[in-house]
Amino acid sequence: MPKLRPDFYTNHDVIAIARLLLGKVLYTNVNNCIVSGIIVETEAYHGIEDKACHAYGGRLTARTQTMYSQGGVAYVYLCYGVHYLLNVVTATQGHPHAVLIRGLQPLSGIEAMLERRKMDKLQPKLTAGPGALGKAMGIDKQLNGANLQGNQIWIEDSGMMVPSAKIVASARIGIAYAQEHAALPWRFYIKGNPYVSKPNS
DNA sequence: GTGCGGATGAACT
DNA sequence: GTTCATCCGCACT
Repeated sequence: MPKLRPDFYTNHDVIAIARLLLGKVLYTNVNNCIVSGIIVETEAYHGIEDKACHAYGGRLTARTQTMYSQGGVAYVYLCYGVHYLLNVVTATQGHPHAVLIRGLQPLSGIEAMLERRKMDKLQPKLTAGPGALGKAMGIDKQLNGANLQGNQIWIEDSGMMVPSAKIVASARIGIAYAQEHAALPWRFYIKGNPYVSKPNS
């Protein structure tokens, strides 16, 4: 299967990219161990004008600078001091848009994922939720800024077309502090898929 | 320098 | 439903 090409990521419509990433296949190669899964849930973060975005108002810090990169790299950050969350940086350099990957349906390397999560059998909670899938995929700070054309982390087009009737748009999770931006329907998921994070409704 | 809260998940009552 | 793990950026002293 072909990797998504650089121009997929440099599009300025981060909302459209968040939708298009559903059904694509995310790979990581960490410690010589390749694992993969189908992306089933995403959220769009819309740059400096989005109060929920880390780069809101043009904030530029050691943490957020990755988001200002040219689209097509990974933005990984530590949440609550405990979980590494994976984002895909989009748009062109200087435009800090990103898509958070929130849910993944495991495809290959399931044994390795189970080991990382210290689980003994496949259950949805293995990779449902951004912190859970980050851990299962072996994602940590090392992958922050990694190019998605490289051999550590990348996304392929499976050719699988998700019918729009199966795509649900809803409010993003865990961003109540973003006030009027909290209700924007910028979370997308595949209807009925068990690897969508919790409420799954 | 200090204090606080966050794009969460697991283990409790 | 509640608590806690435990790091980093940021608004204050």
